[in-house]
Amino acid sequence: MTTGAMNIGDAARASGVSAKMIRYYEDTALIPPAARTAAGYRVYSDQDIHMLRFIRRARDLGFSVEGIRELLGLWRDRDRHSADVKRLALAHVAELRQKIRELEDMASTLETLAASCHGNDRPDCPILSELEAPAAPPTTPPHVRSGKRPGAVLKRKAG
Amino acid sequence: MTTGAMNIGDAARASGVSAKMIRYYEDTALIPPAARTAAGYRVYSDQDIHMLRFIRRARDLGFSVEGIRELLGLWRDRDRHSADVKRLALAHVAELRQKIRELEDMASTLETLAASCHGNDRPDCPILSELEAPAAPPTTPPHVRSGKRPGAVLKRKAG
DNA sequence: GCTGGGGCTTCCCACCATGGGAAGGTCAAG
DNA sequence: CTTGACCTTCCCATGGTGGGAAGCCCCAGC
Repeated sequence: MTTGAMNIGDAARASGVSAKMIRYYEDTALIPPAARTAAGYRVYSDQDIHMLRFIRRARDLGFSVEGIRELLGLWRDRDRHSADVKRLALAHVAELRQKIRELEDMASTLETLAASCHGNDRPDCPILSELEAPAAPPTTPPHVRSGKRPGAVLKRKAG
Repeated sequence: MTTGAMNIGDAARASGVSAKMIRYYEDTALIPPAARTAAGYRVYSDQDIHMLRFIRRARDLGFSVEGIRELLGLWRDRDRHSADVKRLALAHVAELRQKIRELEDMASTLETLAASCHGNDRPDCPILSELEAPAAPPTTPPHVRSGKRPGAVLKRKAG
């Protein structure tokens, strides 16, 4: 069996979290310092792998490292209230939905513009025209135009 | 009129791009070096503001700086083919839709889990259980589980 | 025993787009 | 001339992640 003490490389393979990131999580105290061999090698138990997998899953669900810090706190707390977990999860869902709305707005705007672009070898293109000077949306005469920017949430790398 | 030569602060206000970012765009050659006064102050013309606004809108549509570099190239090219602009735009739409799909998957998974969490003062919580040991989706017995990570696109800050 | 290759350690660098802030020069109004 | 708002450059931080160098460790094969 692949059971018991492993080096960081094995832990990475077993958990789906890269060795680099495991060290980073340790540095930033997301996870406790790993045990070490006499030579200084990090050693991971099955329990540790369990925790790393937890982290990996939470990342896959788009939680930030700070979010995971809170999740881990609740995970470890046997006296937690599931209400707290639920609140955390739903707050994250709200963030995700917000971001989705923003991206959807961008995509549909751009799609509309692209649909009206001939896409031939002539230079005239409503996409560029719109970027140059946005058409006032028909329902919203240029009145008290809000100057807001999208608002950050999330970017994830492939692994 | 607010027409003619402006300092970087005015240009920032007029374009919606912060002074910091204008300098950054210049450093990275996204825009040509601004003219300077004898004292070294950057000076911006209405043309420059026009370009900065173009950049700002492209950012608002989620284009990366590299994407904008391409857009600007086409914008300046009087012999461009609108097909190239359209291709760029649709490629970006595809990226956006891809990201939306990923976020939507996360959100709906999390929402489902949250719905089955009592959200009371007891500790048991299916959200944590799922993070601990993901339930095999009923339609997909644990066979050749793909080990993919989300895949990066986009993060935007509020301004 | 010695050697080679793969693994581990730490440390620094890069990405992307953005903001913060320090140290110092400039300009216009009072 | 002073004051305060503005400008300049330069460095640092963010969040996660990867790349890579320099140096140590461990095991298998000879």
